Amino acid sequence: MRADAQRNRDRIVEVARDVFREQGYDASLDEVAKRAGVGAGTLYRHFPQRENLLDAIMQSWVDRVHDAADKAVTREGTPREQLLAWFETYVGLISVHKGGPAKITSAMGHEESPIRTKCQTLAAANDRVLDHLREAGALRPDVDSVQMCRLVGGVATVADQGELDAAVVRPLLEVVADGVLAQ
Amino acid sequence: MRADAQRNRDRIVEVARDVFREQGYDASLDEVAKRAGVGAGTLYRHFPQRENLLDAIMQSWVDRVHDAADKAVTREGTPREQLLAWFETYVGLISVHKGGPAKITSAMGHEESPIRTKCQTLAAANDRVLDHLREAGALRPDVDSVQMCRLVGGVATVADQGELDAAVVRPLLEVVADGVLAQ
DNA sequence: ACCTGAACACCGTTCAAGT
DNA sequence: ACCTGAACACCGTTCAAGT
Repeated sequence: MRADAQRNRDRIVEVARDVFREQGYDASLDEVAKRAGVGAGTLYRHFPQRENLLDAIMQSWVDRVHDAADKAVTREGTPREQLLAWFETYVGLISVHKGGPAKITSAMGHEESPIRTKCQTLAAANDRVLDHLREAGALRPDVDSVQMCRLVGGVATVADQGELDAAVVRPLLEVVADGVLAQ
Repeated sequence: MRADAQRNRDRIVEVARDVFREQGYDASLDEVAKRAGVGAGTLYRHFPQRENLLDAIMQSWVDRVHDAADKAVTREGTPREQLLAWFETYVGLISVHKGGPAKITSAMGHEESPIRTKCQTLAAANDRVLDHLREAGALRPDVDSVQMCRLVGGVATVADQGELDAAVVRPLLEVVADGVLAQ
């Protein structure tokens, strides 16, 4: 890739991150192009679909996802407390901008999605936490990470779109946690 | 209301129901106006916001919601089976058109929403089922109907946007059910 | 090889003119 | 009192012309 093209690409991603955080995932791409100082065509050349841009934005925090799963696993407390702490972390991870939870969660398990690798990273992180709890015998044997992502992602989506605050979201996550813990 | 105005309103609602079912909640309102044979201004006069139109569309099935809750309560089977059957009914009720689950669920508990009365109807139906199970001692004491609507609505939203089929949705509803049943 | 930005399409929303 | 539909704004997307 030519140097100027690379520089343009980087600026678009950087700016898009800010714009999406300010205005949500449905923000105008024209605005992104303008702020990045490039023509609309340049944005479309690099990112033919909006989801390609989302994928690029998510690139930077992929490492944090692994770290977060590590922390959740080494945390003090009962399995229930560990699981709940992880759920809240997960909700935070996918709720960086408005509209994010819905887009990410609905792409879960879809092989054709431009953000599939990011979804796989999220599922892998969930798997890591679930495996840890499974070893401790605290978990139902029949739950998998994609289900987990859909359940917690569903709660995150509702929280995002209904603008619920953490105190209201917490009991919803508790229900999900109790549903997947060994009874 | 003048007779021709009433007739126009009725036609708009009738047409919108079809268009939303075909194309989802984000369908063009211009299309609705055209099919209804009215000018765009007429549509906006009757329904200043898109949600006002959704409210009008939902009017017709409010009775069905009560009936569905009645049926769920008198159904044969264990509390878990009753609850699951109700969840599936509920998901079906709010998933009449694409984009519906998200809109309805995120309006839950919002006093200012144009569809608040419909949300209250849904919450009341949920309450009916929950009360029945509570009497049987099958339910955790601390769950309420709005939480229920948000949890099951979250699953319905993910299913709607991720185009999941019933076989994939079922285990998600089971987790929610197990989370709210007495353990 | 890449970029620009005008051009087109589509849709939401308003409002002056009409009945 | 209500309706029409042209007009405007905004945004996504493409592509001919330029470097």
